[in-house]
This record gives sequence, structure tokens and C-alpha cells, in this order.
Amino acid sequence: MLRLKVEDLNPEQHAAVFAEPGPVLILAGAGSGKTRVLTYRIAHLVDSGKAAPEDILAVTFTNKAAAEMRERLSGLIDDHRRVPWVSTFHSACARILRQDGRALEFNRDFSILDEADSLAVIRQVLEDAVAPDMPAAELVRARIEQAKNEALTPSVMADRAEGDRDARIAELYALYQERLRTMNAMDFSDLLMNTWILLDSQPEILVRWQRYARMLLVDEYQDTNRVQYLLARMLADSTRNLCVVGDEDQSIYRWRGADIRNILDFERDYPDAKVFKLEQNYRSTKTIIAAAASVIQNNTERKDKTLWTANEIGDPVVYFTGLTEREEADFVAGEIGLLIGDQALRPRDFVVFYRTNSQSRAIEEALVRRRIPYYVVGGTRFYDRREVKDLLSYLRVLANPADFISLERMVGAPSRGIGGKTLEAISALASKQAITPLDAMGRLETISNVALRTAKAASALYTWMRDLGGRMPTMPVREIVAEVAAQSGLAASLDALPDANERKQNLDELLAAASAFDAENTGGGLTEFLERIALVNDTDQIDEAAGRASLMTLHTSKGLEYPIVFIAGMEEGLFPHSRSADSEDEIEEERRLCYVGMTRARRLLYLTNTLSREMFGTRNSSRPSRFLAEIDGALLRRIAPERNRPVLNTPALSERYIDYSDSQLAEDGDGVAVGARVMHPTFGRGVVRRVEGRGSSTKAWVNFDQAGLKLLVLKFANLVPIAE
DNA sequence: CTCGCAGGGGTTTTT
DNA sequence: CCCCTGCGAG
Repeated sequence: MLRLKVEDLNPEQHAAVFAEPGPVLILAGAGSGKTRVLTYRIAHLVDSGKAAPEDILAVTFTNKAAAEMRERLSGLIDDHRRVPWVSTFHSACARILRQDGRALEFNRDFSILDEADSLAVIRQVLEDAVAPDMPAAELVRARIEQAKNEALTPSVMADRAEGDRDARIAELYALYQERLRTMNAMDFSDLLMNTWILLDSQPEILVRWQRYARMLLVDEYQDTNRVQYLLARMLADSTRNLCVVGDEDQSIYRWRGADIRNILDFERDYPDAKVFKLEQNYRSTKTIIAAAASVIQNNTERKDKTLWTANEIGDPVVYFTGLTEREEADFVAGEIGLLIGDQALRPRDFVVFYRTNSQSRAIEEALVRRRIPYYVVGGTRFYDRREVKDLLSYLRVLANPADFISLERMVGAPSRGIGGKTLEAISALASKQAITPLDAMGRLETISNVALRTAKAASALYTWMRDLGGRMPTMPVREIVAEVAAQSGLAASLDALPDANERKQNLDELLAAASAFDAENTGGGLTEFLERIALVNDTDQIDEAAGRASLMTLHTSKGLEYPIVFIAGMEEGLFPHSRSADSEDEIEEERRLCYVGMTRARRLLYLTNTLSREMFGTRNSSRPSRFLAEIDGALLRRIAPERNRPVLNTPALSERYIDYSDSQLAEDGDGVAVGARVMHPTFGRGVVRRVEGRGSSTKAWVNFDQAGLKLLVLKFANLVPIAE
């Protein structure tokens, strides 16, 4: 029996849910009930008998989104064992390759390399292919990834190469792929690319997987890249039952190969596509929607679509400027503190977004000063911590003894006298005798140029690993992890470190993750555990934030919503980022990112920036982001920093702000320039930080070396410019 | 072979 | 500011 609450759907949502199978494009604005439409549509397909659950594949962007959709579906479909296959692109591809990768000469235990591992392999390739004028490893890695995102094989890349550099990179790409194959390893992009190669070259395998995708639904379609696009088309080819959902205004992964044209041109690919526009927003206030709209309307690459809401008007968007990032952060923390006190809000109702991870530090410090519990989503991921990666390297070798990159890491953690030279010997022996590096490690004593001591150490390690490898199939993952931590000496070696406790806790956390995996009882072994770790996404951890305020990058914010949202660092060069300043296309992407961030807010939105910001050790003056100027001024409330406010004493309400909402942002002018050094009769030397207003009412914020920040009316201030 | 230190270089976003 | 690399000493 269907449990759809059809009466809750608006007409467009209703039409999208009940549209007949075939090509369907759902343009879903921010907060327009997209997930509900998607899950209802799936439930309806099952309920009406148009498709069996086994025929349906829904692809999302993050594991979290997939988990959420599965959960919602299990509430809609009576038979919980018959919930359709809901997965991310990467996980789905990993499953396909584990099963059928043999056709590409990979066995089912292939390793999944993260970016650092992949870079290490590229460094090795570069070392072997010595030639003058080699491109930097990082560049090679980026170009190879780009090629894979566009579904270019090494030979196609070589054919299209313009100039020697591109041709050389194409050669390195070929060598890199070869090395990955001998290691039985794939990088992230390979998961997609190799799946495409597999399905493209093996029609009978394709047909088999098409059966799982007789109804194919793709979420976040605006962020699919070329390979994902090709995969979706290919899987849907036999039935054409392809339903894509997305919002071109929320396409923010161009740098990762996402091609906004995939969604813009869907109707060209499928001329008979039915198109539905979800334009009613159920999330935000009218003010927030209007502010976000005034920003995004400056983009040209978009479909005709207007978001609206029946919600209340709400409060103005608050725009605060701090002198430095510290003041900006104190304001954010202060507001959170005040709102928690006044409004019965809880820390979990707040989120702070920023463009770059490095911005989190100042904000964290301010939250700590105010004792507001917070949680940073993303940043250095747990599984990227050194000691965790060290332990995982053993597990990866156990699962896949061909994984030389992990073996290199493993033998050095803790150091046991096996270094670069010995590893070279291992690698040479492995290829000469056509055995895995792990087996080669056990035969080092036959090699004359390796010291006996070293060979003995290697052989001891080998013997234990082989023994464990033999017992492994009957052990829970947790026991394997525990034995590795203890027997390898890794846990003990941490004792010598200054932060031993923290690092040991991380190993404990890994043990806990293994226990949880065992408890799920999916029948998976070490390979599946490692795959899960490789493919976890930062947003997957948000649930762990439990009650705390959240901090994350704008990219991570997609798909989330919070009552109160702060976007910090609204400054030229930071947001939009200076790396995106080259082209209008990239600026448009930054603008979409701004739009995504703003539309996460339900009730209240804060935009903040600074007059000067420290980056890479030097302090630079900053200018407001162009996106601020794009927001209708009537929607904004300007707030300036209060001077000399001690951070730990909450000020009285009446003294909270200096409101200068009537002042304008002025360019340099009227006698003093921002950044100029000046002398004041009473306050002494200082630097002009900001100039506001015009004519006789022109005021300047001046940061005095001794007296601190002052707001002065220029007409009376008698400022005298001085040389540095 | 490992470790510690100095110096240089690079700094966005992440499945 | 942080990370990586290269180099010299133990």
C-alpha cells in the first residue's frame, strides 16, 4: 500500500511524481522539495507496478544523500527488503568493477587510491621516465584527472595533444595507468572511467547492468561530468527511462569536471523529455530568497526559472564588517551566543560557511572563547590522519598484496630499517620474478645487495603478514585491525610522540569503525571495509555533530539547511576566489556557490567580511565581495564592529552595535586612501582602513598603532598623510 | 638507513 | 604559514 501524502504535493511536484516513464527533467530550485519528489516518484513506480524495485537505480552525489533517500524510501515502501538500489556514482562503479573488473585485468580486491597515493605513484612514474623539462607531479596528476573526467584515454589524449607538454603528459598518463594495473589499484576517477571503458567494450556486461537500471534516476545532475553523463546515457540506453533532477544555479563542481551543459542540454539529448520546474521554495524567508535571487540573476548561463516562497518576509540579511578575521569571528561567535540566549535557539541551529578550509581556525578560536560547542565538517579528514593512514596501509596490503604504494608506507611505520634502497630491491625482485611486492619482501635474503639485518626485518614482517593473511578470512575486521595495531609496533611507536594520546585515540576510533562495520553484518570483509573508508564523504559525518554548531566550506553545504546561516569572508579574492578571477565562467561558478550558501538559510542570514585578512603569514587589506554589491540594499542591515569590546563580556543589548546602515561603501577618495599611513594630533600614527560617505560627512576608520581603531569625521580629524 | 634541519615553494573547493 | 625536498650527520 502506498503511503504517499499526495495532498501535500503542489501541482508541479505532483506532475513530476506521476509523469510516465521516459526521459524526464526535473529542474528543482533550492528548497523546493526535490528529495520528496524523487522518493515519491520511485515509490509510485514500485506501487503502480511500472517497475520492480530491482529495476530501479537511483544515483546521488554523496553517501549521506543516498542513505537519506534509502531511509525515506523504506518508509514509503512496505516491503523493506525491496528498497531499490540507491548509491553514489563512485560506489556503484566500485561495485560494478569488483564484480566485472576482471575483464580489464583487475581483481576484485583492487585498492582505491586517494589523491596523496595517486600523487606518490605519479612521482614514481616521473622518476623512472627521466627526461629534461619534466612537468610538476601535481600538474600531471591534475591533467590526468581532468582527462579521465572527460573520458579521454591516454591514446585519445595523445592524439589531441597540442604541444610537447600535453603530449608528454599523455605519455605519463599511459605509464601511470600501467603502473596502477600492476598494483591492482585505481584512483577515484578510475572508478568512473574504468566502468565506462568496461561497459563500452563489453556489450554483454553492459546488458547485464542495464537490467539494474531499467529505471535510472540521477540526482544533482548539474554536477555530473562527462564520464558520469556517458555512464547515465549508456545505462539508460535500452529503456530511455532516465529521470534527472538538478538545478543549474547550484552547479559548483566545474573544477572537478562537472559540465553544466549536461543539464542545460538535456532537452536536446532527449527532445521528447518531459520537463518540470519546481519553483516554490519551502525553506527560506522572502527576504533570503530575494537576496539570493538578486545575486544569481547576474549569471547568464542559466535556465529561465524563478524561485518564490509563500513564507514570511523575515528579518533583513545582516552584513557585518570586522577589522580583522579575529573580529569577524568574534562577531559570529557573539551573535550565536546572543541568539542562543535570546531566542531559545540551540548551537545546532547555526552553521558557518566559508570559502576555504583555512578560514575555520579564527572562527574556531572565537567559538572556543565563548564556549560554544562546534564541529568542523571536512578539513583534514579523519582517514587522512597520519597514524590512521599508517594503519590502513597494512590493511590495504593484506587485502591487495600488489599495492606497492601502501607497502612502502607500511614498512616505514614504524621505521624498522627498511628504506628507499631496500624498497627498490623489493620492487625489482617483484617484477623480475613476477610476484607481488609482499612476496618479494619475504625473499630478500637471496638478494646480495640487501644487508642481512634488513632482509631479516623484512622477512619477519612478511611472515607475520602472510600468517595473518591466512587467518584473516575467519576474523572480524575489528580483530584484524587490533592485531595490526599491536603486532606491527605502530601503536607502541606513537608513545614517543608529544601528542601520543590524541593519536592513539584516532586508532581507537578506527577500531570502533571496524566494530561498527562488523556489527552491520553485511557479509563484507576487509576489502569492503577499506572501500567504505575510501569513499566516505565529509558530509557523511554531519550526524556526529549532534547538537553542536557546524563549520564547513560552501562546497560541503549543498543539500543542507539551517535556521541561521553565516557566510564569512565575503571579500574579493577570497570569495570570489582569486583563482577564479580569470574568466567570467569561473566567476559565475563562484556566484552559484554564493547562491547555494545563501539558500541554505531558513530564518536568518549573516554575511561577514573584514577590512584586512592575514593570509600565508602576511596581512593584506581586503575589499568587499562583488556579490554583496549585487544584493538589493533594502534587504541588508549593516553592522559595524563595536570598539574595545572585551570578548568575554557579553555587552548589554542596547550597546550591541554601531548601526551605520545609512552609510555607503565609498571608494578611495576624499583626501585619504584606504591603506595610507596617517598622523593624528591626539592618536598618533595609524593606517586608514576604510572610508565611508561623501563630502563633509566623510568618515574614516583608522587603526592607530597605539590607540586602536577609531571612526573619525575627516572634516574635523586633521589627518596628515605620512610616508612609511 | 634514519633523523633532523634548513630552505624553497605553494597555497580552493573534493567524490 | 605549512608541507615537501634535499642534504648532512650519526
